[in-house]
Amino acid sequence: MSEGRAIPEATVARLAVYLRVLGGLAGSGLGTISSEALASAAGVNSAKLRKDLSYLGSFGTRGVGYEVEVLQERISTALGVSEHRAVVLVGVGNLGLALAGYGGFRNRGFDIAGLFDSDARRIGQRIAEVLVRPMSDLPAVVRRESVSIGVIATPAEAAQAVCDQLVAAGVTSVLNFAPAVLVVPENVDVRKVDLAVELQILSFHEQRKSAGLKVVL
Amino acid sequence: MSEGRAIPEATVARLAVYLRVLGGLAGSGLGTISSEALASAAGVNSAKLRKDLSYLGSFGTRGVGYEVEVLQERISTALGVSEHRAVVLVGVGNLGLALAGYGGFRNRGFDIAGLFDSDARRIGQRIAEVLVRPMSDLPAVVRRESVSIGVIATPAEAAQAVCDQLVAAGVTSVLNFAPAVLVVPENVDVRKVDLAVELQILSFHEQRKSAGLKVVL
DNA sequence: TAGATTGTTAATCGATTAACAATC
DNA sequence: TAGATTGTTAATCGATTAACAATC
Repeated sequence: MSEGRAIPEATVARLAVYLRVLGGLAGSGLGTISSEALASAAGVNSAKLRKDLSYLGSFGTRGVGYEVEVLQERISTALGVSEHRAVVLVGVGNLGLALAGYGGFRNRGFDIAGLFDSDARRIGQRIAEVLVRPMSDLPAVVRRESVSIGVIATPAEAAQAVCDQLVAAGVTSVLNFAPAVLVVPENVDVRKVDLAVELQILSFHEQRKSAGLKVVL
Repeated sequence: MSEGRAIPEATVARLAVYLRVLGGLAGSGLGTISSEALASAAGVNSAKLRKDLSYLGSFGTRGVGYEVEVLQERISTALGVSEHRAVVLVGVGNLGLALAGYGGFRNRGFDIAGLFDSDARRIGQRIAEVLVRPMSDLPAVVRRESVSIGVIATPAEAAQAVCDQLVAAGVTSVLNFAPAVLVVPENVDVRKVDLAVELQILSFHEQRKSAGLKVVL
């Protein structure tokens, strides 16, 4: 392969957003869209959008814009949405249910190959047509479905043990929603999403904003 | 006030993590901790940790480390965890339930002043002792409890309308978990967390990793 | 040709990191 | 004094933005 130089992570995140916005436009019969229009729909400025797209090559038409279909195709390919990617999800509490039910996952090339929980009452249930299995089934499912991504949606206490089992089973990327810092071998990627931390960041800005207002008054 | 210069957003996010790690250490009877030890527990390098803490002043002891209690105090104050901050949460589906039940929220200075949903069957229920109310109660609750932060955990279709109602009620910061780009007045802050995008970013790295391996083999 | 919009360059900004003097 | 560790500097890296030449 001759292309595919490093795409910045911030760009990858935005590409996913552009793709969704384009999806929303799908029914509109719009054949072409300018960087200005797409950027404002995605909530970024047009320079950033063009810079982001430039990592995928140059396939717009000056004076006109981008063909919506070509744009979708390019972004999908770059993100690997076209390739069917199997994930396992461990922890079928409220958050796990929210994730499993999240329609978006399937549309984006993710396939939930298995749901796992340690609670015997959950095991055997079907959620969005996927069976909830005991953790003992994990290695077999990971092997059979060539799963490389695991999602952890357990309580904090269980997270490290679950992570160890995922890694032992052969998973090489972990998305961690539990409020715990995970230790993994260096060939394994962990991405952490902490709902409380997100709220804290927002709150911090809010605090500065109201402090700022006080000064102005 | 004489201090409080700009703390980078990336630093704010990490400070929240340090605070949690310190909380986990609480029972251990450890009086003091070095930047090296805390950094490795938090999964960052020690230079970054010290740089982060330096925004809060200099209160460590060279050759020794930081007093755990002082450290907690400083970080809490900087993040505003000490001040009691009221939030409203709209959308009591699986994700909303997960957020409402998330013990972490209360511990970090957030108080759920109200849960809101449009589904009549949900209204009147209590979740973690908080009553689920109809959207028509929103303005009164926001006013009465001086709420400045709203959390949206509705389906994408409802998100913009809910956001408009939050803003109209007086909310000035919005944490958006719905997979939709929200339009707000410029005095309002929006922070977006997209669970599918997080997975996509991870998947992208995974893709490069396996591509890289192929090249090596 | 005139108008519009891309693709890219260069300037700027912010965040990370290594290194080390200060100091307990 | 010797050893350890902080706090800060300066170098580096990466991401954002404005501006504009290229070109439809």
